[in-house]
Amino acid sequence: MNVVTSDGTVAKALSVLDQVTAMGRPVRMRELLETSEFPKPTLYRLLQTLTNQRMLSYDKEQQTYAPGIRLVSLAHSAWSQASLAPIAAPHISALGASLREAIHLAQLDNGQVVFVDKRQASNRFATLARTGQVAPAYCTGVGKAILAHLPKEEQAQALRQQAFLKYTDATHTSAETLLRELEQIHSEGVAFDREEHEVGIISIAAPILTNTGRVVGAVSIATATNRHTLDGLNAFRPALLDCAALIGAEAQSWQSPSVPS
Amino acid sequence: MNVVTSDGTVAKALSVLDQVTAMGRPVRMRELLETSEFPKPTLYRLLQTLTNQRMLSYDKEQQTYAPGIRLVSLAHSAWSQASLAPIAAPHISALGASLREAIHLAQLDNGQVVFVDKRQASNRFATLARTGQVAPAYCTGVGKAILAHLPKEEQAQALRQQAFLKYTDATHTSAETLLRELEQIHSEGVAFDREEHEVGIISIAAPILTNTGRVVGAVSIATATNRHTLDGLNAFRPALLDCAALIGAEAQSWQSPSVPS
DNA sequence: CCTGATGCTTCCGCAATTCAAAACCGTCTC
DNA sequence: GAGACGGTTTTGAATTGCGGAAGCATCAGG
Repeated sequence: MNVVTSDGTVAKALSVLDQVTAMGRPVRMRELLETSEFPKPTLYRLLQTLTNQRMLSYDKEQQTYAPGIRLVSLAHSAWSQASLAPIAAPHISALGASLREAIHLAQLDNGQVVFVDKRQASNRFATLARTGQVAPAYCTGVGKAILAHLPKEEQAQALRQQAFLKYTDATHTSAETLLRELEQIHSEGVAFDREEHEVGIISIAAPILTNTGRVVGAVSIATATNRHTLDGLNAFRPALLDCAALIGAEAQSWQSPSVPS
Repeated sequence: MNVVTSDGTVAKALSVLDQVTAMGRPVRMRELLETSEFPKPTLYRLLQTLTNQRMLSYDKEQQTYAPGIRLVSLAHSAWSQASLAPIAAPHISALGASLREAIHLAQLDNGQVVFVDKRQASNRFATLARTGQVAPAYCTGVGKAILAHLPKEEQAQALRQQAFLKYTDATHTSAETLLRELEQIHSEGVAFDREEHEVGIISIAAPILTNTGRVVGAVSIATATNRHTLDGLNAFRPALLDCAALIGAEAQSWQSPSVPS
């Protein structure tokens, strides 16, 4: 998915970084080589460079590469500056506390949804979303809420980035059916996740809009089917919209996604 | 090859990235140019590249650059793979719950301490708000605990990276006095922060050692002088050492700091 | 032991990318 | 409307990154 359009060495290095982090475990060069588009010496050199820069850490014993801690400290500034999280924190805390349900805050990045904060009501199901996790936009409540309120052009671009993998029976598998739902979401103002990403998990999501009408993220209330029905989630709608509006009002000027043409 | 040898475009790009994140707010190119070592067109091109790669986000209105959300998602993998946090989580949770004090988990990166997890007495969950922060090693409990147990060579290298800024009256201001304390810490097994970084904040810290004797991080119990005295912290020593030992036992193989010689 | 297989590392000539001076353009100020 | 200021583009030179091929380690089986 990483379109390595001639953006130079930096792009290549970052693509390797992506590849390593995507593996989800320490990896040897051999494994990377199999899926890499780069020839061996090039890959080797890039790994060297990234390791020198501490973006990767290298285990001398196992000869494996893993993401480096430097990323963790970089993310701290990113999180506190580039994300809605600091602004939204008090509001989603309040919402979570009053409803006793899980609240998620997400933003769009390269067609994917990035969860930038979350509140758990109980620790019963722990494996929902964790800060920094990414998920597809086309089959999550927050994703659809954002997509539905994107300007035409950006929306088209984002739709092109969707993979439309079928996670469950309810997952959208084409841009056409998704687009139809997005229109409905746009007019209604909220989006539902009807077990489209994971069986048993549903959510109601609202977009976060600035006063200029730009969508900068989304909030959702997520729960399990054995706790609530979709109709039941509807009861949360006013509180959710309220919360989203409060956040939007505070998120005055926000970066435009700066899509390179 | 030398250690500080800058390798290539990637290094330059990352240095710009660092500079932007370090500013702590959206910045214009002009501001970066003032402190940058790069001439204008070069800086411009690097910013372009980083923005294309979504490591930076660009606000068209204000013409400002800020860290990009991509960093947040990258950090997620880094945190869950490269850090001790996932392994240590249950143990520091238990420690925090039983003592009702703040627990910090930290690792060393480039001579600095990176907090990879924290537990407040009140809050259960880790968010990026509190993780990812960096602090100097020479004037924090966790930092000194780690430094004291580093192999000779790495220790020397780390000491060379310390700035020895005087934060409080108790701050070490030279490698000599620090080294003396490190020896003591090494034999005693715990380190104290005697208001060396911030007035009113003290802590007791223990290194996390693998079964091979390598130090991979540190845990600390931090508190305020109006809650406890340094002697009072001593009461926590057994529990702290216990916790550190448990974590160390589980942290089997860990990456060596991969210093390119 | 030797030998072949596997995978990491280094060499080195060629070519592409990066570099930065200078010029250009858009906007804001007086 | 002129001047200043900051951002963007152009361009020739040369640094750098590139990657085929060869060189090492390490390990397994003979």
